[in-house]
Amino acid sequence: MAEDTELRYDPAKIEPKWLERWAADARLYAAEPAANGKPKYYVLEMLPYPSGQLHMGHVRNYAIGDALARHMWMRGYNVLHPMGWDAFGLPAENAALKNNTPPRQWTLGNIAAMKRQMLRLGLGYDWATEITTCLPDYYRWNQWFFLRMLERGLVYRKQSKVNWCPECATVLANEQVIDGCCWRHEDTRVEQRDLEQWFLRITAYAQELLDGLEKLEGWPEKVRTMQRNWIGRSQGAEIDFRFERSIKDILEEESGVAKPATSQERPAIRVFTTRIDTIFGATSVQLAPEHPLVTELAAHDSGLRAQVAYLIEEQKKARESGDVAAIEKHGVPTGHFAVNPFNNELMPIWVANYVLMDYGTGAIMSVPGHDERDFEFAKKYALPIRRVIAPAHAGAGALNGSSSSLEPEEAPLPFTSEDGVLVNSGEYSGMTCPQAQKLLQEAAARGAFGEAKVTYRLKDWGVSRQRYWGTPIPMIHCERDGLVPVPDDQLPVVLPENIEITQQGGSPLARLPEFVNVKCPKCGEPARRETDTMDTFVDSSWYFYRYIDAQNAQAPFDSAKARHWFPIDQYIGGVEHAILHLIYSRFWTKVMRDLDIIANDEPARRLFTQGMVIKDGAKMSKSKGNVVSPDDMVARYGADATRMYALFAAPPDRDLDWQEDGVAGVSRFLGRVYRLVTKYSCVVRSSPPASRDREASQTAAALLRKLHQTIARISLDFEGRWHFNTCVAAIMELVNELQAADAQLASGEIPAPVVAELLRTLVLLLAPFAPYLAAELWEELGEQSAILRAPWPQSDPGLAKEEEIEIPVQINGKLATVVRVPAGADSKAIEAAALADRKVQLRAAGKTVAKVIVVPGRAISLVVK
RNA sequence: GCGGAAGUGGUGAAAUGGCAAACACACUAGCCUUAGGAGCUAGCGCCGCGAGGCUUGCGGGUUCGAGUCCCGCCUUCCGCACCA
Repeated sequence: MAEDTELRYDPAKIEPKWLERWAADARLYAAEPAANGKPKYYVLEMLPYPSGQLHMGHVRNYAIGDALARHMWMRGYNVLHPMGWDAFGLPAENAALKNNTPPRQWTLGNIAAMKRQMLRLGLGYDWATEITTCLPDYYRWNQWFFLRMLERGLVYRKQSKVNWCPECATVLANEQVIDGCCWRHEDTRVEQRDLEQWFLRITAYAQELLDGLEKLEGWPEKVRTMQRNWIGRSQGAEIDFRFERSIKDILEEESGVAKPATSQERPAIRVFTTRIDTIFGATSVQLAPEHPLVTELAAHDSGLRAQVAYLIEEQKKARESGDVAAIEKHGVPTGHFAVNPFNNELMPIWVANYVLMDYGTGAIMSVPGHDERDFEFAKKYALPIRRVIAPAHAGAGALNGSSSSLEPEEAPLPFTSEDGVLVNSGEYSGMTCPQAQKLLQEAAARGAFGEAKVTYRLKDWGVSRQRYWGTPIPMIHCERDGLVPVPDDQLPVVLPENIEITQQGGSPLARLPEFVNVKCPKCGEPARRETDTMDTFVDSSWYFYRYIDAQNAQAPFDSAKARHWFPIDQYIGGVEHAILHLIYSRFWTKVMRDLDIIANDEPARRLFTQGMVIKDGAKMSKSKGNVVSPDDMVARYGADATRMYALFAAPPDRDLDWQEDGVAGVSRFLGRVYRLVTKYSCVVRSSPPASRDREASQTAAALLRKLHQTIARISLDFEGRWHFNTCVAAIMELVNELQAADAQLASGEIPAPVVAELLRTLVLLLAPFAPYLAAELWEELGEQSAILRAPWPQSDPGLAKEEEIEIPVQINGKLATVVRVPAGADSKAIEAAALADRKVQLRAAGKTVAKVIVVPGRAISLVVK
């Protein structure tokens, strides 16, 4: 009876024991120097924000990465598997406000707590390379990179309309605005404000960021598409429309009443279009309400001024509501005219609320016949609608002069397809759209009134934040010398510790005289420090380079080490970073390459985005009350069961519905493994490593077959398919077979060397998924060394091969029966077996077999008539 | 509107174009007992007493053979969106 209690699987005993042993072995999870000759493997999971608590999403992310890392260690790779903390950010300031705890203290406390959780989960990180982005030895390199970018013209400052979250009391990057709301405050509308801001010129790399996506074959198509959309390249042309003042102005001037303001020469209006082939159909020019020409015209026209102010207000409201597409199109005529350079036609200039100043040139030519929006606008204001494109296919007859039932001219407007032929377009009539686009662009360039032009939706990255808990921007404002960079030897600009955090009145740093007041590095006169801090996405744009050389005090890292370890072999994280972090870090990598400190163009060769962890069909959240705490799970079922369930419940790329009964199930399974192995461990320990005698028993051969099939299945999945759910299922099948053979194991019918192979391999297969139990059972089997260094098992195809297989027999496409044949049976043998089958004979009775298709080892199909 | 992914039992899911539902959860019945969040046995897509028939969102197609490939829809989720 005492024996039974010994056999009980108790993770609460096993896991703390190994946790302690692993903690004492600093080299267990450490990467080796590059010179060791082993192939390198850099596996990286996205570093967490130290909120204080791991959530299930983290557990899933890290369970995937850790399984992979452990597998690669066992495969003999030199594995780099680091972890760190994305430790700057607003929550630390909010906590400071709420609890009166300094942000640094709050953050470091959270880090300690979460690190404990990670250790308890048995995650195999090399903590010697740990990085914490809020510490000066890390963020000084943010400042260093900022200055290098400044030198290369990649940093600039400008007044601009910015997204402002009233809740955060700071600016947000475009990427941080989601449906018009703050990415951290889902219910807080983002406002538009005008502020002087620091920008990083990510647009300088727009084309390369786009082109690079083609080569990132190891990245999910979804992420590549999202980035492509975000960069938003459109190819088109910019065309100048000459300005003609209004008839009223002309009359006034001629009558000498007054010299109208618009009589002076004005620059042409430059429009951007992707459809220059429709230019003969333009019937008006539309300007954004904030277009400089509008501002100027409105200055002399109080009526216009009021209306434009209203349009601006409408646009602002629409932006803030997040549903820009839904607002009603609305506009006002200026009374002035623009001249179409291709046919010298006069068309009215309007100001419209659907034209955006920050895209293209802020001015468009309106072609109602061939654009949905222009059509809607023209209908509303009774502007002319003209057809200049006819569908290419419907109206072949019309073009060659004969009549046809489907007149191209009848295709309903607006006709927006480019699959058409130009009509009513002067000498360009009859051309296809692409032909006309090319020729019209060339003509514009020759006439010096336009050119081909590529426009991107991607905007430069605004990195200024008016908050305290971030990297200080290393710049100084001097009355005499203007903007002066902090010299390298004065880095880091350290974030002061004693500070009062408030949510009002701009940056808390600005209220700290000892921080703000400095001497200008150039002239030595009193000057002011920049008080904006950097967006936290700066921290995470390059953190994975720092892991390889985390203690380096002379440089962000050693370039030689970077050449060895980069690119990252496998990056794993949530898809929510598809356009924020993942585009910024690609940009940063390209900048670093151009600074000549790395050799790779892209940070990561392969990217894996795991699905979300949900509960009862909804994302876990405090407000829904469906949050499952990892600590609870570990306390009840152990780290192994918690991790293994996270891998077993769904393939890693899909959303995972957390069901506690499932965790209990995995825990019971681990219990079965524990009892099985401990029951026969004495057989294994006393067994000499003799060659196995596979003829000894049928059951032994069957078990070895299953074992080697399982090895093959799991090894293959680690190659890239990563369906760890089926890997775990395969191990369960193996264990089920072993349990079913308990009588044969107990009786000694299975030779000891076979038992040894079965159990040792079972434990090895379990090691990436349930590291605690694997370590415990490895020791139980008499092994001294770390299982992490044991070689991953090899599948023996000879042993894995089935002796007899079942072949489905189809008759006229329907499954009729299944026949058993020897594994190597050829087509003839399979056909004979099928035709000899009673059910087949019954069905084919009185008919002739017209055709036989045999796929050896797979299936046989008979066609009978 | 553009782009991406998905749709299979009560549930999570499995299935290189070749026996749909492996593995597990839940459930049902039974056994065991040291009464445990334990263990063991059996059952568990639908219709049918059965033989058997039907079944992977819907409709077509390719094929000896389709959950899987192609075409057209529908639904759900995700991303982008007056981007000219």
